[in-house]
Amino acid sequence: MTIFAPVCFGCRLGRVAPRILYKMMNYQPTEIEARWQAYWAQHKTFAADNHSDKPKYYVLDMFPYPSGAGLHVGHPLGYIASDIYARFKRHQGFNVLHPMGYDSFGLPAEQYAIQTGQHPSITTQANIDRYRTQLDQLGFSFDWDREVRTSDPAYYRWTQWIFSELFQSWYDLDTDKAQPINLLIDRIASEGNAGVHAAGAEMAPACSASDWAGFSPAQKEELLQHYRMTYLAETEVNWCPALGTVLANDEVINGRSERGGHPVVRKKMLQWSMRIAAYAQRLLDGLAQLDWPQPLKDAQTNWIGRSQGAQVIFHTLPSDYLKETYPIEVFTTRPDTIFGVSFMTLAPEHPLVDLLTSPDQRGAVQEYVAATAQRSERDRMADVKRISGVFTGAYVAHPFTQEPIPVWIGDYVLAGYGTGAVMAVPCGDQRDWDFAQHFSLPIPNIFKEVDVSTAAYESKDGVVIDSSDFLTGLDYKSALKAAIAAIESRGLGQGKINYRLRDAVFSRQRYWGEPFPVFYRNGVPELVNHAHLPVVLPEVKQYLPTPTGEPPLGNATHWAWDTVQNRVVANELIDQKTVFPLELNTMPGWAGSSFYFLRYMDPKNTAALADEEVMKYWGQVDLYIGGSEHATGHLLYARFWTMFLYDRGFIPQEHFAQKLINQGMITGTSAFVYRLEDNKTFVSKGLIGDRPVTPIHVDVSMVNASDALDIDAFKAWRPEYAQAVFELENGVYYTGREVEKMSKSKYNVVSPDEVCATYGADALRLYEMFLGPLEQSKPWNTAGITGTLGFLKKLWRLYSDGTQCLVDESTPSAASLKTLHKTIQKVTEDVTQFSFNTSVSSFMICVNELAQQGCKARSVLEPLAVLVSPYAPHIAEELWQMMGHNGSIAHVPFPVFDPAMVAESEKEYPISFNGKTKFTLSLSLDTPKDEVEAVVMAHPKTLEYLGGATPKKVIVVPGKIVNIVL
RNA sequence: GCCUUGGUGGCGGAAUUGGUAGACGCGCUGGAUUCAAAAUCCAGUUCUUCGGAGUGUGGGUUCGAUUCCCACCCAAGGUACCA
Repeated sequence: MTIFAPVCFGCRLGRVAPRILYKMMNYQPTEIEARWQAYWAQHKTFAADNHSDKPKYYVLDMFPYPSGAGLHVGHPLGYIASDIYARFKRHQGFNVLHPMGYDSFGLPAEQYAIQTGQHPSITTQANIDRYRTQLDQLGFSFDWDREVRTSDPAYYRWTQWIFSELFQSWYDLDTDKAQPINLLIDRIASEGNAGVHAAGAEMAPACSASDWAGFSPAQKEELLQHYRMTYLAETEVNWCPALGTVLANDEVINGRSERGGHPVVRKKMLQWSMRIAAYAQRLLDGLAQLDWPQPLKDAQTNWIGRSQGAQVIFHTLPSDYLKETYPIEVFTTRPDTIFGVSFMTLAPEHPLVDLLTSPDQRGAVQEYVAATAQRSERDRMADVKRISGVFTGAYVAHPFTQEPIPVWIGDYVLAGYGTGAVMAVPCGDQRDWDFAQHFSLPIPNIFKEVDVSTAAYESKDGVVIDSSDFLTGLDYKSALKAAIAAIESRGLGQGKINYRLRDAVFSRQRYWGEPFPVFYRNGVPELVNHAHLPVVLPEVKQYLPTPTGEPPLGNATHWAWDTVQNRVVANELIDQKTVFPLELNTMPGWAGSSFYFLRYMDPKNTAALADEEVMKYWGQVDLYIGGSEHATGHLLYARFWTMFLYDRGFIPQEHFAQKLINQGMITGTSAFVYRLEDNKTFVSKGLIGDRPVTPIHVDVSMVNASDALDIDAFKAWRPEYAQAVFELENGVYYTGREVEKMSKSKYNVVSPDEVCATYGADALRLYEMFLGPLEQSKPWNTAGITGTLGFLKKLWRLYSDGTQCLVDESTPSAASLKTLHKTIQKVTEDVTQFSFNTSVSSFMICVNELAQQGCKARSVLEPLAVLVSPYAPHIAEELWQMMGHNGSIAHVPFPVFDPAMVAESEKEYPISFNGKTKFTLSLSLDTPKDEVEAVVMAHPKTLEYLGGATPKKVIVVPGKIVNIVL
C-alpha cells in the first residue's frame, strides 16, 4: 500500500511536480484524521450538557480494563457501533451523553507490581495513556471531560460510600425493598425482632426489646450482621492459593481461576458478603422490562436459578445412641413424589452429621467427611459420575407413613444449596437412582405403568402417581398441589422457593482495589463516617500477602483509623487508644464497575454521587454496548446496586440500562506453514499430500490476501528459518489458514495502530462494521479493508478532483435524488435497527451510482456527507468544510427521507387467478396511479397449478381484488 | 446432559409479510492504462457432464420455502451433581 514510491525506474525529473499535486489532490486519511481529532478536542465538539432543552440520549460502552497489551482490532468493535449511534443521535438533535473511562483496579497491574516492585498506579497510568492514544486515533466522539477511573480516590470515595450505605441497610420483605438499618434498630428496640421479615435473616436468634436493651455494642452488632446488606460471615469461599485470594463464583471457571487458570479450592474464611440473594426475585422479574438479548437474559435466569417446591421436615427416630428426636429439613421440587422416598442424603458438611452418626458408623463417616473436605472443587467436578457415600446409622420417620428411612451422607448433595439435605426418591431422580443402585437401596415405584428398573423417570409429563395414599391417581400438577397442601396443613413444612443465586463474597486479599471504609473497635466493625471518605490506599513495601498470611495491606506498618482526628493512619506511630485497625481486605473488581454509569452523569460532584436533578435528566442508559461475558458478573451486580440505590431513594431509576447489545467477538485468522520432518523444508499447503508435517503459526503480517507467504520476511523472522528450504506451488508458498481467538501466541493479532496508519480510521471503522452483523462473531482479515478504503476514495472523488471542489449549485437529476433518498431510507432504517453492516453496502452502491450519474449537485452531496458522517466522521468533516461550511458537521440535522424523491412509489394491487387464489401484486411506478394496466406474469409452477398461460394484460386497482382469467 | 445462537459460493456476508437466492466487499480471471510496478478504470466470477442441480441432512405444509412445521447432524458460546 505504498502510494508514493520515492524512487522509480525511468523516473524523470519532470514527473516530480505532478506527484506533489497528486499528493494534494487525493484522499489523505492520516492527515485529515489527525487534524479533525485535534479540532474536536479543542472545540469540545462532543461535550454533553447537563442542562439542556434538547431530548437526552445516553449511549454507554462497557469501560475497559487498561491492560498492558493495548488494543487489538477486535476491541473497538463495540465502541465503533456505539459511536455511530451516538453521532447519529446528535444529528437527530439529541443531547447525547457518550462517556468513556477505565476500570483501572485489577489483578494484572498488581501482579506486575509484585514482580517489579513498581507501584500499580504507575503501570495503570502508562496503560491508560496508551489506551487513550489508541482510542483517540479511531475518532470516537467521547466527552472526555467526564472520564472516570475506578482507581482514582475521588471516584472510589463513592464506591466506599455505597458500601457504607449497604452496611447501613437491611432488606425488608414486607415492603420488598432495602430500608435504613435505623428503622430496624428502632423496631427491635421497641418490639424485638419476632415480627421482622428480613431477607437472609433466617438464622438470626430471637431478640426481645428487653434483650436488645441489655446488649453490649458487640452483641448488638452481632445481631445486626444477620440483617445488613453487606455483612461479615464465615463462608465457604473459592480460595485460589496461587493468587492468594478468594474468588467469586463467576470468577471461577471449571474449578480454576478465570485469570491465570490456577486451581481453586474450598475454604472457610471470615469475609464480607453482599446480600444480593435478597434481590433474586426482583432481578428475575426485572428482566421482562429490559430490552436485552435473550441469551443474556437466559444466562441471568439460569444463574439466579429459581426453583419452586417445598421444604419438608423429617424427624429422626430415637435409638440407643440417639435418645432425642431431631428435625431435618429438606428441600424438594417434587413433593408429589414424597411417597417414593426410600432414603435421605445429607451433604458431608451438614451440621447434624456428627450428631446423627451411630457409634458403629462413626469411623466410616469421619473418614468420608475428611476425604470430601480434602478434595478440591475441581476434583469433585472431575469425577461427577463417581458415586460415593456412607450410611450414618440413623433413621428418620417418613412424615406421612412414619416408615423408618435410613439417613446417608453423600457428596452429590451440596451443603450450600437448599438445606443441604435431600429426600431421595430413586424412581424420580436419576442421581438418587444411581445412589440407590450403587448401595443396593430399595427403588420403590410410585408411577403408574412406568418402568424404573433401568433408570429413573424424571419427566413430569404423562405421569400418574401410584401407591401414594391420597396422591394415588393424580397427575403431576394436582399431586404437587395436594402434596404441598397436606404438608402445610399437617405442619410438616411449607411450599418454598429456592434460588441458586448465593450472596456474593466481597472481600479480596489484594492490594490494588478499593479499601473498605471499615475499622474494628474491639473486633466490632464500624464505618468510617461519610464525611471523611475516601479511605485512601496506603503505601506498602511489597504487594504480596504478609508472611503471616494477611492480605497485602497488612504490609503497611500501620493501617488504621484515628477516631479522634478522623483520618487514616498509615506507616506512622499511633496512639493505641483512639486508633483502630482498618479492614485489610480490598473490594473485588466488580465494585467500581457497578455504578460508573451514574458517576459519568456528574463526574466532578464532590457533594454527592451525582446531582439529583442531573440524574433525573439523564435517567437510564438508553443504549449499552458490551460483551456477553459479563452476563453473570458485572451485569448482575450492576443491576443489584442500582436496585439498592433506588430502594434507598438515592437514584431515580430501578434499572440502569434499558437496551443492551452484545457485540460479537472479532476473531483472528491465523496462518500456518508446514514443516517436513527434516526440520528445514517447508511445503506449500497444496503439496503436502500424505506427508507428515508440523504446522507452525506464522505472523499474519507476512501473508497476503491470497494466502501467499512473504518468503524473505519469513526467513528474516527467526534465525532458525534463515536457511529454510521451500517447496512452492507455481513459485508461491501458500499458507494454511484457521480462525482462532486473537492472541499474541498465535501471531494473529492485528493492531488498530498499523491499520489506522495505513488505511485510516474511517476505513477501519467502516470495515469493522462491514464485516458482518454486530452481534455475531466474525474473523478479521486485513486484506478486505481495501474495499472500504476504495469506497472512501470514490466518495472523495465525488467531491474533489484534487485541485478544487467539484460541488456546484446544479439541479440534481431525478436519478441522483432517487439514489440519495434510497440511501437515506436504508441507512436510517439500518442505524435504528443496529444493522450497520448493510448500510456500508448502501453507501457503496450510492457512491457508485452518483459517480456514474456524474452528480455534482450540492443538494445531493451535502446530505450524503451528513449521512456518512457517523460512520466515517473525519472524511465527512473534511468534505463539509470543502463545501464551504465553517465548523463541525457533528450537529447538522440528519437528512430526512422523502418518499416522493424516490421516483418509484410502491402500491399493492390484489389480484386472483381464475378466482382461485389471492395474490398481491406490488407495482413500482414512476408516478402512482389508481388504475394501472399491467402485464401480469406468473411463476411457471403457479401456472401449472392454475392451468393457464401468461402474460395477460389487465387493469389493476389498489384495494380491490381483480380476477384474472387465464 | 441442559440452555442459547448459528449452518447460504473460494472467503466475510445480503435477501420485506413465503415470491427471479448469492446484494455489497474480499479473493480470483481477463482487459484498459504504464517502459514497469503501484494506483485507477472496465468486464467476468455458485456448481455443472450445459440436461440441470443448489441455502447442513431427511421429511412435511404450499402453486411457490434460505424463510413456516417435524426429526436429525454439525459448530460456537454459556452452564452443570441445584434436589
